[in-house]
Amino acid sequence: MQALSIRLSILGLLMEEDMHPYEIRSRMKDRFLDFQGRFKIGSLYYAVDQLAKQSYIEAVETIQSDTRPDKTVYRITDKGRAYFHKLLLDRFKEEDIPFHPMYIALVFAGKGDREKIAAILRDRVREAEHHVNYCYQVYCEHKGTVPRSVLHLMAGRYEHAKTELAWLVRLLEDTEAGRLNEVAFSPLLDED
Amino acid sequence: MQALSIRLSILGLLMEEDMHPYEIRSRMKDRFLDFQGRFKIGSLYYAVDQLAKQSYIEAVETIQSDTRPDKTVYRITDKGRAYFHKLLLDRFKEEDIPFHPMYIALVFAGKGDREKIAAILRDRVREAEHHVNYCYQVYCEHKGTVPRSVLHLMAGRYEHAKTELAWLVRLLEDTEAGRLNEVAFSPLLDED
DNA sequence: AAATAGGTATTCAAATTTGAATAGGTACAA
DNA sequence: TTGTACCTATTCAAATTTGAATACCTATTT
Repeated sequence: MQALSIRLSILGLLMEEDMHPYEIRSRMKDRFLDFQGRFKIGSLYYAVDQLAKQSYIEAVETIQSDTRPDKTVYRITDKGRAYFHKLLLDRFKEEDIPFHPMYIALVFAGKGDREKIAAILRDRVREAEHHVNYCYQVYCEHKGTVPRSVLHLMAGRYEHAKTELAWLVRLLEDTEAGRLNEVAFSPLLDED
Repeated sequence: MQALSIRLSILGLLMEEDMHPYEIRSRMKDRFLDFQGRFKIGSLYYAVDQLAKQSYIEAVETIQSDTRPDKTVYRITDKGRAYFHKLLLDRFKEEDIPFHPMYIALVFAGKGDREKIAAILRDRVREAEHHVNYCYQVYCEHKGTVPRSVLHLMAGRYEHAKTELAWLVRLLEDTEAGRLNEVAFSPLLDED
């Protein structure tokens, strides 16, 4: 359930202050809880409704306005606080199974047009380079101002971005050399 | 849409041979299209129905048996073959946005119990070590027998597993040392 | 011989996610 | 001042995913 991550985010933010869903959303952006718009706003409203139905949070106030939609402010309950602690440990337990969207494509790469694939990969390498720089910059900008746990998050993103870039570069080389369909082995990893 | 990856897998396999959904599923397992059961079988049947409705594939035969459920065998159409090529390039274009389930937890780590988190992380480090070994083994077992594009896939999994392990080890060290909530900076990356 | 686990094959209700629609506000440039 | 782009705030139908149910077969263990 991706839902559990949204739930944890909502409860974590409501532990700090009562809020309405739209504000939760904007706090999520500030607090590195919503990388690249991973959560759609609709899912957030859905998750808030579910949490309220199950009494992990409760509506405390409805702010009315003639010019804007009503806002419903929520507060976390004691039951919600206990649930937060359970979800927090659950997230630490959950295995990360990274699954690159390209892995599926690679299985069928032999059926595709070698030149078109190479052209796309050149763009991807360029993007990956930018992404590495971006992650490093985020890390640098925040060191000394965020808790170390959050810095680990940023360092992790940077390291993974570097790994991704190195992988893409090797893949592009082989694609350009027309080696993607060869079965005969020649070293690909340093370890060989 | 995660759906596009299932669709590409189904079409790719049907390009090679006519099949019924259950067999597509088992071929997916052999062909590295279904890492750690990422796709649930229900999603596969749904995707097959959709592809059929949109004439990318068509039912060619229903095999009846008194002892087992009927099997519907599907075949890819010309429209489906064109769609396959589009999806293939789309997969190469799609950005990989790895999002570790733990990233959310790290943001709220300060609210959790340091000892419980450390205990979980020790398990995660052990699992990650096994995962690195496993990925390396899969790579070694297949080099020389699978197309190089598939070997890249395996090499990528191995490299990311190593990155993950190194990250977890550093995170565990800081957790055990009680440094997770410190804001003052001390080097975390080699680059510093 | 009976129990247990696992493979074959599909279906369906319920939970969740997405994508677009709604509707006014504000800020800036042309 | 008119366009345009983005911010505030929520809702909802439609698409997708999940999880469990069904039902029978085969192989292995007790």
